[in-house]
Amino acid sequence: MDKRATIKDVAEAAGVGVATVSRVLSGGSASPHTRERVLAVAAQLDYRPSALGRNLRQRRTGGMGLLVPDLTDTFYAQLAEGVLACARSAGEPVLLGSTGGDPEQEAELIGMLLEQSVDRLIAVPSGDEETWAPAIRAGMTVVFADHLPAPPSPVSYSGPFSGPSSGPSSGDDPAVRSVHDLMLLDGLSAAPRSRPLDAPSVVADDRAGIRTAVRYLRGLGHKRIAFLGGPGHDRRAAAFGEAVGAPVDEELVVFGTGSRDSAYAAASGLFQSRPDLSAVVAGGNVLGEAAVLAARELDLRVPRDVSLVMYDDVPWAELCSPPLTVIAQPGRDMGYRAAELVLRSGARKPRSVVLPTELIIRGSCGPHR
Amino acid sequence: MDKRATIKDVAEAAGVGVATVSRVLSGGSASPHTRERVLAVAAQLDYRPSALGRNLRQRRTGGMGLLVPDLTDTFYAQLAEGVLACARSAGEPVLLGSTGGDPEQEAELIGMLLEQSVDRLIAVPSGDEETWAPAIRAGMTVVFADHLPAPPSPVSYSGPFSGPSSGPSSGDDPAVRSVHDLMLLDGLSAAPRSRPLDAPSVVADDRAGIRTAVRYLRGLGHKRIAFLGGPGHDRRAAAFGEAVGAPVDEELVVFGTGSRDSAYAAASGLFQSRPDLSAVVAGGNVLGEAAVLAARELDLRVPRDVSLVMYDDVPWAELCSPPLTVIAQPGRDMGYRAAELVLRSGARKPRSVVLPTELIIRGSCGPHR
DNA sequence: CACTCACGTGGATACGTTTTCAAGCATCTC
DNA sequence: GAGATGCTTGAAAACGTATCCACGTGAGTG
Repeated sequence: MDKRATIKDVAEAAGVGVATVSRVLSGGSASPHTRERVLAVAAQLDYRPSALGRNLRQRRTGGMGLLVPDLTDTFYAQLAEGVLACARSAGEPVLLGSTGGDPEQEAELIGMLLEQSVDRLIAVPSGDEETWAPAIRAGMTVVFADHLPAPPSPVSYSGPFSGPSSGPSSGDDPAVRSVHDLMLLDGLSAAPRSRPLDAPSVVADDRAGIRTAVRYLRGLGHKRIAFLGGPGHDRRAAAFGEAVGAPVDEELVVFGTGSRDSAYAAASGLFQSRPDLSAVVAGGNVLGEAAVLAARELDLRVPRDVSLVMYDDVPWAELCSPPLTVIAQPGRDMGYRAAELVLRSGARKPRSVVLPTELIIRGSCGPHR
Repeated sequence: MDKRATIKDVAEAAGVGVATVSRVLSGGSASPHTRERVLAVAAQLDYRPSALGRNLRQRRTGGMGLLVPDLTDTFYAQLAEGVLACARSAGEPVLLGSTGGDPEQEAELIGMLLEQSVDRLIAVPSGDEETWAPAIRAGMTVVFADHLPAPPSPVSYSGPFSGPSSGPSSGDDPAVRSVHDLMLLDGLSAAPRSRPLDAPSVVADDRAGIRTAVRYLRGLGHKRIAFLGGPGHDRRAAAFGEAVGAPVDEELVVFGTGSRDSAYAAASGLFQSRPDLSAVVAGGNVLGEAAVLAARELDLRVPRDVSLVMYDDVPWAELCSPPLTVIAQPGRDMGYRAAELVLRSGARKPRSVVLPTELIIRGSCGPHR
């Protein structure tokens, strides 16, 4: 149980100063002779520089933070895997936090990262811009993934998940919002909002993805198409409204709050209140899951009675019967790209990266009857 | 963009020494008057102690490391959520690493954690005891979750995942091992192995879970039952061998290497080489997924042609048709308990926690025909 | 030859905290 | 009243590193 060697030990053993050792190991200049000698001694002593000393000296912790709403959501798991892959190849640590979709927990986790002096952060945001302003102001390099934080609004929605329970039960908060609000939210808003938080982001081309899906459903003859969304799906909902055209039936755009229970409740409520709908676009895989479950419970057959397109391609989409037609977005790539962005702190970097989506047609959509 | 206040600023502003500030904030003794004053000033300056200084002083990074094979495996995601929940309530950071099931990457990640001076680690191990001995020797408090590292063996198996690709394709490595080896491995081995690595662990009651499943299948009349396992499922395989009884058909115990491709290949190979089997126990959700896919591809109907029980209850198990009968293990609890264990470093702690499993009967098992 | 310049080098410092140590002071005990 | 005892307190010493700066040496230039 011997203590680890420090830079001082190496310096003494090599007969040089600590500064020289530090330089050699940090890639600074040194004479070939000295360099060789130092490296040999370092290897001999199995010296590994302590991140502690370095961090304190540079007043910043290396690596990056990663904040996602819920790892149980396969898409976020894919995204996290991408981030981890990039971080691993860069030899950088990743501090992970799961917000549960709750802005309050998110703020807490940001505070913790600040305390750790982590100044690089990848986030799938749950809170709005107000939640994120402090982090940016504190000098953090933040890259948003999947979507940007919503602009602050007095009637802020986006509550926390109701809990980790998974079985579908009749929730109480279908939380219907009109697509009109959403389009206002997305476009030029009436309220003079603060300058829109300049942080780079890596997102999927929601607009194109949704549009393709809606067109596909239209091509199958569907007229009454519903959108089932969750937290962070504002852009998708807006794109949906845009794709279906002007006379948007507001009842056909429904939101859950992020938990599986809430998603199930929203889906179930949608099917029950609008038996006339013939197709549903689910804004994420948790909502797609809920839609399948709710449809089955209500004896609606897919795709005979109702067609379903789900955002996110996940392994189990193929397991459903019929296999689910999905809008695939490259979750892993998204994470990897976000990590690359947050690491290339110095260079001029793109404001925003938009990744392509792909409609993968399986068996959950049929012609309108 | 003002710099954060340091303990020195607080001390000066409060007219006391830095030691006093440190004591007050760390819960040490101080006169009520001083305490109040310091706290007021600290709040006033929005002072938050820097983890950097503390870490260096105590020569250890707070928080804990978490190493899992693959977040895309829903079970590990659940486990991670449990760890994160506990860590969050303790205000401790979590450094996450994904090993991809590769002992080499695992060793690299351990090295990185060592460099970060993280001395608490929760791991779902991929490497064997040899991989883990250095970490333990280095003074890390390691808690294993889900299963223990395998004892070192010359014919070590457990290769890395083949990659992040997800679609099933015909792999090349069904990697069949005999159950005889496994039982030897689990019981008293012939080779004199080094003392078995005393680290606490949190695992599910694999033996009971598997036994219950096998008995259930037996009760339905099944005679030829196969086990489809993956890395880390040695205990389950051994329990399977034990449950089916002495004359174990070695061809009926098959292993994949962890990737979805390999799992699919193993499942497909199993079904093709042994058309006489009537039931399969999948050792994990990725293998269950593969079994469903492979069965479908080979036109085997579940449960008409083959019955299936899957280890792990995951949300999408209910989405399959028929819904999958599963052996549920409390993934989230497992993570939470492991985190509790690794945090209670001082107290006398249990060597090992065993969590109960539950057979949840849905629709993927039918009577033998 | 004198001067400059470039470069390799090591001493010293600072990063922000916890912890040790001794000093100061009030109270208690004999 | 003198000594002992307890409590509060602040100065100082680490912890391991990166970096500033000054020094010395050798080569190049006038």
